[in-house]
Amino acid sequence: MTSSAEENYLKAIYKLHEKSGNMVTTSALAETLKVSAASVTDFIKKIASKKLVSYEKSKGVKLTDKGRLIAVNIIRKHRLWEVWLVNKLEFKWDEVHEIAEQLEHIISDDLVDHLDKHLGYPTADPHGDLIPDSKGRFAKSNSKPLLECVKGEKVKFIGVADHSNNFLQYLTKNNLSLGDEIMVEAVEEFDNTFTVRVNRKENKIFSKEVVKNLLVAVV
Amino acid sequence: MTSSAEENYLKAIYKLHEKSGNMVTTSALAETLKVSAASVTDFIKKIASKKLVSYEKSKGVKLTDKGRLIAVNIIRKHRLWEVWLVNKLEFKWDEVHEIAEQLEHIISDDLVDHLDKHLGYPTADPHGDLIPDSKGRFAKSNSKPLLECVKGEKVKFIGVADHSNNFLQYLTKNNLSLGDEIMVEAVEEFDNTFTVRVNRKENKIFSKEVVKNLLVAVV
DNA sequence: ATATACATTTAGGCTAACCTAATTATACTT
DNA sequence: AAGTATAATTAGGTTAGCCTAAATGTATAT
Repeated sequence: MTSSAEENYLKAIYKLHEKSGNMVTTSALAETLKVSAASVTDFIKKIASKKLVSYEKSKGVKLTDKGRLIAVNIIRKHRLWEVWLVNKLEFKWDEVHEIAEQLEHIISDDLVDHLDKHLGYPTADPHGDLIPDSKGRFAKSNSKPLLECVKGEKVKFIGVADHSNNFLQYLTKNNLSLGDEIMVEAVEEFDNTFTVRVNRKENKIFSKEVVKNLLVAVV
Repeated sequence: MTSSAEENYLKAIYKLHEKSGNMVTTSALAETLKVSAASVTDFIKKIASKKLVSYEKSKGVKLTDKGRLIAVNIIRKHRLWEVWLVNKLEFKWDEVHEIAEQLEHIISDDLVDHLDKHLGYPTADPHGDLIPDSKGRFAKSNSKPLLECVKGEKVKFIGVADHSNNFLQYLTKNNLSLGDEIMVEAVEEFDNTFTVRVNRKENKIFSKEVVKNLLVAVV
């Protein structure tokens, strides 16, 4: 009933809405899905008639509850597969996205259940993104960008806002991993360069661009 | 370049050829792929023009080396995934086929390599079918149907010829698993009913229909 | 309020993989 | 060798998901 194309549209709408909080525009969808705006208009009409989105012509789309459930389920599967790829198959965190994009479309509720159990019911993927439960519910998260922390704050690195391979590889190269403890030693007022102490050992210096994308939780 | 449809056609041609030894007919393909004969003729022309099969009009098709390599690679992936489903995810051997039919089309050589390693480089799937290596080579097998064994022969149960859920469930119900040692106690001449001793413990009685589909190796 | 820019939709087409119905080829029987 | 049954192919059509080009809507600046 639900094709891969449909799942990808719903997932894209979900993520774009999450980012902006607004209705999702045709052009934004065309951009993220790498198809023409005309194709998006076409497709939107189809999924609107299936009550997966509500559509206001020339204004944009919003997911219905039905559409959101499908989208979140795809996200759940994507993140579980990423956990598997990293924890069981020993892939690096910057190598798993494309493979998970394929695996997320495998259809079998049984498989998802067995996989979830095999992985020990993980609550976050290798990038710190929360994994919704099978009913589509997310745990509450109290993360914030390291940029918002002040001198003297002690926090834990629990996720990334930028998922690009470039950023992930930068962090790997600089030996920063999820779970590390970060203590803010100094913040340069002029350009927001942060000096932090990692795991009570070495000091490291990160630019504003970096600390903006490091998500942390107060310990 | 290679679509799922193409992979399924090549795999079907491979398996039908394996079974009959002859050119594969349009009708046999239509039957196994559950599409019309006209669709098969269409598709065959397409893959023939890509040199994946050699096609003699109205006679049938044969895989080229190029086509065979793709087919065997799909079979390799299918069987590796089945091993994973049974050994790591605790599925039963009669529950994995449909899921593996989807997983076999995931495209990533890296994934196959990692999976193979994760599974400890298995040489056979949960039904005893051999897993070809990444170059498409199969190990030599010296299995034969239990039906061909004579009284007094001691063999090991290493595979099934019939992969139907019915047969697999029959074996499960009768507590016969791959690796079991089978000693032929008696063969009823009239109807080929076999009386065998399993693992030097209980005696079991199997009909001709069953022993025909039990593949064994001399120990 | 109108011009300009940009976003969106409509119209018309394409390709992959299927279909049915009609036609042609092959094989089997007598 | 001809007739009949079966298999295979051809012709023409459908659907999903995409495209480009043209037309229409919306927003912004003057």
